[in-house]
Amino acid sequence: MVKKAGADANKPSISRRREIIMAAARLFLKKGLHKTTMREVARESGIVVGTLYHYISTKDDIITMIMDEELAAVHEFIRDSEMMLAKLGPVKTLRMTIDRYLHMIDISQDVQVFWYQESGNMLPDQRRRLIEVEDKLAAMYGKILTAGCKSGDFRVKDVLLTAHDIIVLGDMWAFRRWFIAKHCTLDEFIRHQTGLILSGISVRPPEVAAASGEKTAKAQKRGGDVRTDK
Amino acid sequence: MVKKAGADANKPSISRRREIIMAAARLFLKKGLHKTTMREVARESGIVVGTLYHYISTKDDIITMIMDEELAAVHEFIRDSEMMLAKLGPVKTLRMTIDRYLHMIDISQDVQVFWYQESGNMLPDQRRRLIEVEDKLAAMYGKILTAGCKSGDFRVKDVLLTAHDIIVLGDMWAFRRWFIAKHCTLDEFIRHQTGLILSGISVRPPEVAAASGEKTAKAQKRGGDVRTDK
Amino acid sequence: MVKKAGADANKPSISRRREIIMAAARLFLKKGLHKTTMREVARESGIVVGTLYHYISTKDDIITMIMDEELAAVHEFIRDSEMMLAKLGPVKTLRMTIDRYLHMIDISQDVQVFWYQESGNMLPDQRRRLIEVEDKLAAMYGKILTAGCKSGDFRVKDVLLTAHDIIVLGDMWAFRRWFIAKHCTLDEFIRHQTGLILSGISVRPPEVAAASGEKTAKAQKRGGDVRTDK
Amino acid sequence: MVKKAGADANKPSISRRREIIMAAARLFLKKGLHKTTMREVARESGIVVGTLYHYISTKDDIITMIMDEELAAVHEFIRDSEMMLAKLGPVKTLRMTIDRYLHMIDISQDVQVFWYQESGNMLPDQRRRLIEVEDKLAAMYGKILTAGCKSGDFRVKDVLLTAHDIIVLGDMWAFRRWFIAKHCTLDEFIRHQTGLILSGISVRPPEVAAASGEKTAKAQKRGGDVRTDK
DNA sequence: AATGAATGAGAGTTCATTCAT
DNA sequence: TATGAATGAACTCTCATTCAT
Repeated sequence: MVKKAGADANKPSISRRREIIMAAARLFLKKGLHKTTMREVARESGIVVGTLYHYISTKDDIITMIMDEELAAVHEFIRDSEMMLAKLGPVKTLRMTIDRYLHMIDISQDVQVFWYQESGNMLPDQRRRLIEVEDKLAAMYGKILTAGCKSGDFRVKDVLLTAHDIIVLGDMWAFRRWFIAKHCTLDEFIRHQTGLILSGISVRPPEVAAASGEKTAKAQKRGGDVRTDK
Repeated sequence: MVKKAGADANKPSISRRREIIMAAARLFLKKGLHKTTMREVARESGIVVGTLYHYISTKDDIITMIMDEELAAVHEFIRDSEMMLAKLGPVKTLRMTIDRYLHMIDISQDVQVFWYQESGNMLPDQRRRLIEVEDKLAAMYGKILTAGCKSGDFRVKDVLLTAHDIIVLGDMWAFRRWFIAKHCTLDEFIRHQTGLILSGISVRPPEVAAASGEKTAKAQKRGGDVRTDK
Repeated sequence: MVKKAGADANKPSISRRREIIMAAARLFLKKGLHKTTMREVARESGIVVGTLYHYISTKDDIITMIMDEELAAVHEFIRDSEMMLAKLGPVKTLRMTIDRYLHMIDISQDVQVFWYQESGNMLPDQRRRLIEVEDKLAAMYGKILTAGCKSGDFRVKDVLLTAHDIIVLGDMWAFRRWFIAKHCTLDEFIRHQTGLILSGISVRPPEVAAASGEKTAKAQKRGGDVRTDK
Repeated sequence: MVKKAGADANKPSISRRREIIMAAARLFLKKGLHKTTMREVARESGIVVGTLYHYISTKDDIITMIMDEELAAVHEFIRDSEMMLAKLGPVKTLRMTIDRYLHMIDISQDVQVFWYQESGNMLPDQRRRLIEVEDKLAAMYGKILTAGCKSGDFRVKDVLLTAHDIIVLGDMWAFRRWFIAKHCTLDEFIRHQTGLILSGISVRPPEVAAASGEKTAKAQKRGGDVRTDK
């Protein structure tokens, strides 16, 4: 009777639930929250509406469940970065955190956009949770920045605001993908944004270029070499 | 309820239309697109639903009309900045454009958020126009940056991406206002973001500015060195 | 535009509303509350479901409205009886009140049964109102009985309980009509119940027969003359 | 949950059935017929819905089964009373039957109310059976009354209607318990109602009894006169 | 006998839009 | 132009019942 293994036998098969969440997320992202009907969610899940309600209890419930998954991932992300900070120091940690953050966003692009777009249609509770996690994320970036200031690597006047800047410059990858996706690769994007951020906070900027894979700093010294989008 | 007798009494339908658009915009922003009913729009406009449809033809139509107003404003904004660029040069123009952009956003905060949140619920056509104007805005910032590169003031590798960065770092004032509004004033925000951007693109980096809000542009003319973008 | 005359123009045409209430009442009584669908109510009202909701706001709302009508009638009934008591004295008033009560029930038989049967499915508020009016009704009968005791006409130990007895012996006409309707006429029923009640409370019983239209008290003196139902 | 091992272990399905009926009855009474779901019935029975349907075939089926139990009890009650009539005569039998009836109702108050309230939601067949048993009950009371008339103890014009009066005055204990329960005890209620009934049918009226709860039947043997029924 | 996932018709309610007056 | 009643498709969610295991 045990479907997988472990302690998840009380609520009807977890895996089915996951399928529904994924299907719903897919539709929500493609069509928007309220233009997606529960019948569509059911069909996309390969079941009928009656069955659907065996696994979830409300449309809003689905959102909460999608959120649960996401927030768990973000929390883990935060935890990892804080551990990293203790081991590698602020400069390296900031670089790596930005890199990891962008890859995380890249993986769940749609979900990110979903939060941005549908937060207005969510229950107060859900909205609060969303803001909460953003606050924590910013706080984590803030810790890195503060550590960097103490170590003399960074000079940041407004730590929290800068933290939000970093987040937003990352989220762009998701919510401006209509432009960015056509414009550059993820790695190029990461390098560019990291450069912008570090140039804004670094006390000694040289290692910026060196660390970010820049081939020849020289070639770029000429102002003419401006990349124009195709 | 008062009909605003006067000015454009010859074309009352035009002013009526505006009233409706304004009322609708107010509601859309407060309650979201699909949670606002046409009856509510009518009531907020001081008319009944039947009359409402004499002035507009569809709910989507209203959105288009709201958009028309907005886009016109942005287009004017773009035109102004381009004229400014010709007169004042890239550095001054960039600073002023960022400042004006932020004030514009501050005035129409809700509208900005509205576009971000409801773009997913709009007609393809509407979405396309939205993207179009963003592209133009970015192109305008791109012109300033390119001009700055030519003049030797800026060093930017990816002009367009940087342009989008500037826009997004401005839009933050609207879509992260749950954090920023509690955190700093508009002027502080402008100074901070301008500093971040300039430190990322300036050939002679206003190091101090990025970190301290740059009191005097003069003092920064000396910042030791080398800013490598990215 | 005024449909009837008077002060009822704010809410959509009152008369239409009444039609819906009546149609709904008819169906509720025939099929039960929850077996009657709103679509049926609409059809019975000669409109479609969308239109139905112009006039009412909830299924429960209909019940409340049916109740409003009924309770208003009962309250008026109570008021009238109390005025009567002041003018005609307890004995005559009791007789006439019972008579009037039974005629009232006869007119709204179905509604009476409806209250008995569906009170369990009502909102707490509605149930409370129902009990409230029953309490008032009982209090009114209680006043008559008390007055009769003071005047020496009645001898009643438990006034309130007797009041409820009177009410229930009247309501029977509605909720046992599957038997009574086949068994006797309303007038016969009234005479019988009035007799039962008066015999239980009267100090001097003689006028009972005299007043209730009994042809010959004599004829009944023989125990053999028992009416057996067909 | 415990299967009650023992007694009828050979026909466990019978006992299971009973458990289900009892559980269903409990829920139907507490929440109403249509607000009780089969899932709830299953849970209350300690089984799952699939298993439930091994023992019963329909929701309506359960009602029928509850009814079977009830009606059997009433039939036994009727039989007992008829035997009593043969032995003790009409006056004593009537008193005792009323007393026993009230105690029976007191025990199964909820069930009584259930029949009153949900009869409208039952299948025609079920409703017919309900009426049938009421008819039999009335017939039984009728026999007592008729016997009393023959013996010269009672004088009743309309036997059947009076029988129904007696039943209804008893049922009150259940369906008006929102008032009566707060008002008096069961014994007080029985005494009061018995008094009312007897005063309405006795040839030598227990006048005192009706008003005072009749301490001694003896003292009343003299009450002056003439009770005319009706 | 036991399970509980699956079913799908149908419930109440909403709302953009139309149209007769 | 102004009105607001009328429309009906579509929505979310429920539940008695079935059926494969």
